[in-house]
Amino acid sequence: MAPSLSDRLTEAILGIIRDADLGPGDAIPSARELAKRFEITTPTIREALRKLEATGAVEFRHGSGTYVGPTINNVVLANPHRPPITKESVLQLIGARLLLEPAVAAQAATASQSLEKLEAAVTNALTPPGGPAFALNFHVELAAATGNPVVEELIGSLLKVRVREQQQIRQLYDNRKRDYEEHRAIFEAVKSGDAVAAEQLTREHLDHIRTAIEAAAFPELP
Amino acid sequence: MAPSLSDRLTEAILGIIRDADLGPGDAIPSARELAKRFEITTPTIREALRKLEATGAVEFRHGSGTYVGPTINNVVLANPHRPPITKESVLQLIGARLLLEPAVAAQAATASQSLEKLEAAVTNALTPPGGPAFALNFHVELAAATGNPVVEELIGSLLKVRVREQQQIRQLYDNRKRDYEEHRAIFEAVKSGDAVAAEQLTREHLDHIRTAIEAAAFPELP
DNA sequence: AGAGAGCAAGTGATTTAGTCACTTTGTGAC
DNA sequence: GTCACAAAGTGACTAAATCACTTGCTCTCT
Repeated sequence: MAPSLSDRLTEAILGIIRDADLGPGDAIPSARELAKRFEITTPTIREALRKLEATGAVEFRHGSGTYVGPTINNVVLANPHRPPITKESVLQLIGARLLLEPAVAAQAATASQSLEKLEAAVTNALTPPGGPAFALNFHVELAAATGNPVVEELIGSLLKVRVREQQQIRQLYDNRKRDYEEHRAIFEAVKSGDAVAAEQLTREHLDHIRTAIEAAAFPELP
Repeated sequence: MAPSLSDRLTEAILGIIRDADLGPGDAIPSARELAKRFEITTPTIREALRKLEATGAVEFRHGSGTYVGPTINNVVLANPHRPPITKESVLQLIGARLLLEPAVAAQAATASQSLEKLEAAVTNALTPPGGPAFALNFHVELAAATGNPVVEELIGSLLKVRVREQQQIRQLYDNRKRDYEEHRAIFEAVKSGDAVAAEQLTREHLDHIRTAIEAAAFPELP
């Protein structure tokens, strides 16, 4: 009912970012500077900045400054304060993907998007360069191949949710070779523009993963 | 690289909420109380609470207290700090829905979920009770009928993004009668378990909306 | 000239102490 | 019984500091 409190500040800061046409990685004015500009004190401006930080709109770097975050242009995001994972929630997640991704694959097959990154993601998965979070995820790149950034965000958010327990799932379902082969098959179908095959292969692929998760016992449950 | 800063506080607060098994609407300890408990000062605890507020995990009510928010159990959410809407972004949004919702409708047709709310949403749309945000949205209820809460969240987030410009779109595409008829047709298909028809009808319905938006001139563009 | 150590300025992180504004609740007068 | 009002509890915000970290510069030594 109230107009707002320090929400106006977050809007104002976003306004500054957009007026200056700043993108992810660019620096924004310091907290002291902003406090002076809006004629408020630093704890107040920090509250507004924290709100923006929570959604990835800005990033703090201690001693250096505050910067525009990576997800400032997102329309949808993974809840950073999500509840702890359970077997049920993982199955719900894979269920959602099973509903969504076959259509994504079909769309990708008919879109005339560049497939370079997608192919890189296929081969990348076999030889993970030690990094825990591989920069190129096959399923995200598949979504990107639809040419619709919102779809890419959607899949990315869905995967980000379980980033913490990814290694756990990896242990349960470490059939990396089969993963690779299925990814490659999907890629080939997309490349040749065979939407029906891409859809079907994706459905089977996710179904395999779901079956593996269903069969596995979960380490920690309340 | 750093372990974290006041992120530990947000986690600790979430821990308190979960340990006490609090749900949306329940009150959490006051800022002063929390500050005392963690042996820190109130501005610091407020920063942590603001982060939680940004994602809807908690809610402030001036003079009353702090309460658990509605989206605390979400895995994905609409970006509250999203960029201003453009015609292109609306089309991307409808494109994502066009990819996703036909599969949702098909799934809903085969699921053995209660359809009461869905039917209510159909009839509700014809007679909006003056409220700008109708509690029962047909597309969200359709997603709910799949029985997968993550799918419901996904569609809900996608729709929430343009809540601000909903009335604008309404003006452009105010074919409420056709909307109602198409919704009812989808509902009937779902009810009779005809997945193929439900899928096709949903695709056509969204395609109509997209066509209408494409044809419309957008009021404000940079 | 180049490489390294060390200083200084700028910035985020947090404290301390207090004031103001709002909501709720209970009490007492009517 | 009902209404007005005071009190307690709470969020909202201020003010002025201090500590911790990063960065860039300069100065020195090689």
